[in-house]
Parts: sequence; structure tokens; C-alpha cells
Amino acid sequence: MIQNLNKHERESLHEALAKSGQKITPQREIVYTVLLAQRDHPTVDEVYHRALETMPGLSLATVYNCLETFVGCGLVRQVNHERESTRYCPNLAPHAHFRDESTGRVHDIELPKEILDQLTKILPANFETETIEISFQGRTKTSNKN
Amino acid sequence: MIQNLNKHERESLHEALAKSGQKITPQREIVYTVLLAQRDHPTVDEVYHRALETMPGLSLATVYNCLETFVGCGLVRQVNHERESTRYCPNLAPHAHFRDESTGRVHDIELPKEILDQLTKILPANFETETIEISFQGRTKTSNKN
DNA sequence: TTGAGATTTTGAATCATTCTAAACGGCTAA
DNA sequence: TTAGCCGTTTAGAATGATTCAAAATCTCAA
Ligand SMILES: [Mn+2]
Ligand SMILES: [Mn+2]
Ligand SMILES: [Zn+2]
Ligand SMILES: [Zn+2]
Repeated sequence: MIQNLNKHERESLHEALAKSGQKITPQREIVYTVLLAQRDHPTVDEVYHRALETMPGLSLATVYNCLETFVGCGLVRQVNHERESTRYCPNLAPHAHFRDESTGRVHDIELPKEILDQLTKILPANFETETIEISFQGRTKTSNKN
Repeated sequence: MIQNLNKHERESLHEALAKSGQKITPQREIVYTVLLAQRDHPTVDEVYHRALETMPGLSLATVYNCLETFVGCGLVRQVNHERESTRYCPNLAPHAHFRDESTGRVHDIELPKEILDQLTKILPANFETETIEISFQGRTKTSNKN
């Protein structure tokens, strides 16, 4: 059902892990594969159930561990909305998130560098930003299957 | 220790509650007073302990209830950072939040309308925004007592 | 003054996440 | 080859913010 990682994907997984002294494991490979296969910002539980189809016996704790590892080495971003379960996103380009309240789905919104620059400028001089999160909430109109 | 609400503040509390068919109660008055007295984005627990000094016997559940009520009638905003406890903010002007990772403090950042407009423009045409959240994380430099 | 409905209170329940400790696996030095 | 080391995985318990349930209390219009 789920394709394996291609050479390039496996390479970037290996490289990111190696950079922080960690190894590729079958579990990590599958979890990462699941994230790349369907970029719909799944929760831990969703990742878990998708991964189970390829690797029965995989444990939920391991999915937590893998995702935490990926976040730690910069391969994946966490996406939070209100108090809902944390979601995971393998899109490394700077982007915002739009959460559709009627479907619960989370969409990537491309973020022009120019806007990021402007945002940085509204901060007092002594505020040093490490990360900026922008999230929209609303609804998508019309019969749109996306 | 904590000043009462002034005429204007009590008025806007009453008005906001009335609009959604709810009443002023001593508990709600105190919780709102606590929020206005120290605009440092307190957690529920912090609001609770501050309010206890004025009204011993107040319950934590009531603080949850009051804050939920205020959010519901638009008097107060929730502020979330990662998976930490929800914080509350009575600043109704459009603004972003900067969270200082070294102190844990959350600062209001004034948000030019112009930037909000630009942000809305990066969305696909059929995306209707209800709210936009912008949050910075980083550190404040130098010996700054703010 | 009274009763209906709103609010408060206590304590239990929920549930995503984290923690603990034991089992596992691969790798290397002897 | 074997023994030990260390990172990883696993199952299950613990945590902690938040929500829920039910009973007590309060408010206010009639
Ligand atoms: Mn968020
Ligand atoms: Mn946030
Ligand atoms: Zn994303
Ligand atoms: Zn604020």
C-alpha cells in the first residue's frame, strides 16, 4: 500500500539522523514513510494506525519516539491547533497552516519570504526570534474536494 | 491587593455577558479583575491562585468555567504555545504573541493591520478565515527587566 | 416570596503524552 | 565466536490539564 522511501528520501533521513548521532531503524523508516505518503498532517494515532498496516506489532510508544526524534533533528515539524492532538508535517519549506473547522483538515499555506521579513520587523529590537508560527482557522467555501 | 473593576470595565463585562444571556457573578467579576490586573497571560492555575486571595473557597472548576465563558463571549482570548497549559489574554486588539523560551513569559506584539491584510491575501480564494494566530518563540537579549 | 434556570462546587473521568523498566539488536573488543 | 555496550523498542503505569457529572447554591423575574 505504502511505497518505500526512494534513494533520496532515505538519504535525507539517514543524514538528518546521523547528524545527531542516531541510526536508521525499520520503525523510523516506516514512520517517516507514512509521513511522506500522505501529507495531511496526521496525529500520532493516525501515523500509528497507518504504520501498523506495514509493520504489525509496532508500538504506539515507538511512534511517539520516532516523531520526537524527527522533530529533534529537524526532519519534521509539529503542528498544534488549540488543545487538539499534535499533528506532524514533513514539509520543511516555511509555511503556515490553515485549519478547516468544518472538516478538521489542515492545509499548508505557502509563506512568502517577504511576509516573514515584515513580521520579524514588528518585534522590539531585543527580541530574537527562533521560530514563527502562523495558523489560520476558518472554512473552505463551495464544493471543493481538496 | 487587587483593585476592583472600574465603572467602564464592569460595564463591558456586563455587556459582553448579557449579549449571550449570562449574568455577572462575584466569581466572574473576580476572575475578570485578575485578568485585567496583571496582563501576563496567566494559566488557569495562576488565575485560580490569584483569585483565591480575594475569594477563598473559589473552586478551580469555576475558574475554568468563567474563562470559558469569557472566551465564548469574546471578552478574552486563549493563547496556546506548543502543548503547554492554555493562557488567557484580555487584550482585544489584534496582536501576536512572543514567547520567551528562557523565562517562559509571553509578550503582546502589536500587529499592524497592513500585515494582517497581506496574510489574508496569501490564502486560496475559497478559504474563509475566521481567526489568525501568530506566535513567535525566541529569547530577549541583554539585561532587560521587562 | 417562590420556582425555574443558571451557576458553583466537589470529585471523578478523560485522554494525549510522558515515564519506567525490561527486552531487544547490532556492533566491537577480546 | 563471545561478551558487553549502548541505543532502541516495547508494554504498561503514571501524569496532568481539562472536562464531566451530579448535587448544592444562587439569582431574578413573576
Ligand atoms: Mn496553534
Ligand atoms: Mn501556538
Ligand atoms: Zn504543514
Ligand atoms: Zn495577548
